[in-house]
Amino acid sequence: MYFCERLLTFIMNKKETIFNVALQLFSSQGFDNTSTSLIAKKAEVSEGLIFRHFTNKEGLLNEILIEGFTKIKPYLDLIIEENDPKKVILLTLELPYKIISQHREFWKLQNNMRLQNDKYREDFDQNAFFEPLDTKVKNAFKSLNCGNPDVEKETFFIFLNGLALYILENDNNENPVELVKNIELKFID
Amino acid sequence: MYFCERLLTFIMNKKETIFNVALQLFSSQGFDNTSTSLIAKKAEVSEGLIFRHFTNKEGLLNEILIEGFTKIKPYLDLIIEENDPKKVILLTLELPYKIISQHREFWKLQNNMRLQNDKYREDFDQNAFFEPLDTKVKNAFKSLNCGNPDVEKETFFIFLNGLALYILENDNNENPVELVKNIELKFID
DNA sequence: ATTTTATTAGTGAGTAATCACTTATTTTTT
DNA sequence: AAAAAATAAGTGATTACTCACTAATAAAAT
Repeated sequence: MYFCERLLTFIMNKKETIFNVALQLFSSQGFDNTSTSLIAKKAEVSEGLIFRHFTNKEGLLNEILIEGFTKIKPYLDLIIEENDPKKVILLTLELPYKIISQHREFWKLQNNMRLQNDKYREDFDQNAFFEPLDTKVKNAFKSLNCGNPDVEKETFFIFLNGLALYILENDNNENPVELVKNIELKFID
Repeated sequence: MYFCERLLTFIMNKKETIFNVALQLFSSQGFDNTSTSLIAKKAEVSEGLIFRHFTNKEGLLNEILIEGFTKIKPYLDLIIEENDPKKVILLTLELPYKIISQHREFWKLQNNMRLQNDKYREDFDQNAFFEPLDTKVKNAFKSLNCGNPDVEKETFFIFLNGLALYILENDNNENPVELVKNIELKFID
């Protein structure tokens, strides 16, 4: 554990160590319940260094969230570029596992912040972030001659959020292929 | 605002006032981010009274959660008693709106606790609480001659969780009948 | 190339404010 | 008068954050 942090510090710089320790702590025990002193202790740096690099606790959170969204953006772009409507639906269905299996801690953190913190919802508007995918999926359903593409799209995203929650709660990084297949059948015939 | 609390205290006793103020604060700004001094201030009681009635901050949280689950239990029992498998599915689909429209603050609180707090997950095992409904729904799908009732049930609950999240995020208490109808079609033909 | 000058990275000991919680005392109810 | 309910005034511990300072690195000047 502590050996691990020491190793991290050796190959990363201390700022990165703080960043990673904070991400781990924020996502596992919550932002409010994580003190800067604990972050410093686990990262094996002085507490003051946190504030030198990130101004304040919230600044540290913001950097973590911004990097997270930046890393996830390409997953969305890949779908936006797809032209086959059926493939758009299929790729979007695979999105939750793809994102969470590789960015679990970030996703858990942003999920908790979104549900709990009002100020966060202003700073990071998830609707705005997913809007391009939203319209892409809607148009896909339109192309597939779906009865009411708007309702179908909304239903689809409700499903997607449920699926993301399911994957988030199963700590093992297992791909729920069977479930995704079953969902698939309900949206594409 | 403060007039309201004063009115509450007049018709309720002070313990109930503390209870309600804490529920409101815990659900809107999080348990960790809510201090006992703020609860006391908003409830217009002395801070010590909180500890007299609820032992400690966690005791207050527990009473809130236990009452919440107790109030929600009858909603589940109603479905358990139902024998028509189709009706079981339909009633379960209506569950999220029924619960959240009437117990929004509690549901938001328990949702956040479940996602964030490990100790909470031990004390209040949501899986155990919903287990009777879980098997009831599984048997319903079995009765309806569904291909794989287990997968269908799991898919159904993923949907249900997504739906609950959707209703929770739309602060207006509007019944999403159109969406529920659309989901319905995907599970019953 | 070597010295001087800035800049950045990092520390450890503080700060006031706030935290959950306690104790002693007073008010209210029975 | 006794018991219960409520308050006011505390407690030590912890909080996010600042401060004065040093060590290391980079840039500029000689």
